[in-house]
Amino acid sequence: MAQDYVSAIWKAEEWSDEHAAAGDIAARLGVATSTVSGNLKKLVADGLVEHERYGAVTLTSDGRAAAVQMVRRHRLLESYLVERLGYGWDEVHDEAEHLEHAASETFIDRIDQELGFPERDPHGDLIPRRDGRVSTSDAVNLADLAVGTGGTIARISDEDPALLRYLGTHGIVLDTRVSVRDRVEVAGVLVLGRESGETGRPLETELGVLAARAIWVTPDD
Amino acid sequence: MAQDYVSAIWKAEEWSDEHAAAGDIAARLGVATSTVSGNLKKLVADGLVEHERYGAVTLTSDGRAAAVQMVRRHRLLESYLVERLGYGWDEVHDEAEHLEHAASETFIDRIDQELGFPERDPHGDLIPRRDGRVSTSDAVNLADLAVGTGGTIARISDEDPALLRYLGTHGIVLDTRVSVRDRVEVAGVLVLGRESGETGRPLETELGVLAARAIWVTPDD
DNA sequence: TGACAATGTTCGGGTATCCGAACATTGCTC
DNA sequence: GAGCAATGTTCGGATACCCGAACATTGTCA
Repeated sequence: MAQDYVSAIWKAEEWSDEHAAAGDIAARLGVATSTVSGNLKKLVADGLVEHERYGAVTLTSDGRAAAVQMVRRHRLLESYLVERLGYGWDEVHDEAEHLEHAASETFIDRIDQELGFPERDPHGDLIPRRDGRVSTSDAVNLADLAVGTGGTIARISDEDPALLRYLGTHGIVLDTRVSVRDRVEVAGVLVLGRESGETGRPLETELGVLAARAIWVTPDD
Repeated sequence: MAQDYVSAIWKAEEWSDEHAAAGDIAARLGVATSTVSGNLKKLVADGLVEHERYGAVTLTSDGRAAAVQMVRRHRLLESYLVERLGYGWDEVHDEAEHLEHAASETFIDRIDQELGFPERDPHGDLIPRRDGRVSTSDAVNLADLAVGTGGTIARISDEDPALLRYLGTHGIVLDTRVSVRDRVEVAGVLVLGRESGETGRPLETELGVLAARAIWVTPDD
């Protein structure tokens, strides 16, 4: 249980500046907020989180370390499933979610080695190292990119398989170069220019803002 | 929980003619017999086992089907760990025990395919097919073999890693040809003749009866 | 600033699993 | 076949989750 909570908190913080709220955690874990409230007490008692009443939930260094290990497990498992067992990038999240609790330290180390110590998972998320170090990314959310600027897709959130499939069929995959040609606020739509790796000619794609929120890009220099 | 119970019952029956007793199940699962007694009620209610008071525990056909699927998972996982992740045959049991609860049907099917639909696991145990069919083996326990007869090692119980290591260092591995040269009852020892696959000259090995009980051989014709 | 919406906590209660101790049954031995 | 050891069951109680409803707090907006 503790592991689910700390990694939910960690993920809530990873791409946001705000502290995790109890409600976020509840939503991520699919439980009632009253359940979260109760369980946070245990986590505080175990020294994994700090929690001010009606306020912010933050990880202690122990909590952070535990979370990072779970994230490492998750991302290595996702990578392995894609690389070695023929899974699609839209199929791996749930499977990894289950396996990450059952796999031993040894298992995780073996698949890490087997994959050649990868740095990114199939969705572009950075894989923490065994010692807990995590690289930082300067990627920004596609929805926040100014019109006229562009970048390379560095990460696509893995949480909605249907969205991943949708993006895949529209040619939005990791490492695609995109630029924001226009933003139609009333329609909630971005107009993207997109270059596939090989061909030179950029294609035009319309993308809903909801989809854009799941995409992070490394801005052009 | 149900899965642990049905597969414990199935395993208890696999190499024995007697019905599983509540105590056996408790020992296999590492819980108190009172716990087993209580949980058997639920399994009966769920239609997975039949249980006569103070008496035999037997699987229903549903229970048997569920058990066979768990055994299949376990043995495929063991095989995969050895074949693809460099585990030793003495290291796989506990890992597989955990993973078998977390892996999806898809995962199991993929590793099955990846391994080319193997028939035996690293300890010689037969792997049930996807549809639930299980081949039968005519192997007999080494401890029951008559002096002067011999056979080929078909199975070594995977439950004690230390014993597996011990046997490995003494050249007792799957498919070794052995013969019983003598049985010293008072010492609880078998004297074995052993032929490694390559060289012709048989070696002599003494083996405790406890070790012999973990070994099954296919008798010579 | 007062009232309401959003959010978080507490409380009572439900389920599943575990255990040990007391009790029941079985079966072996003399 | 009486008695005892081995085995199995029942019972009361602990823990760890989960929930919804009632209550508390915070923050927002007129």
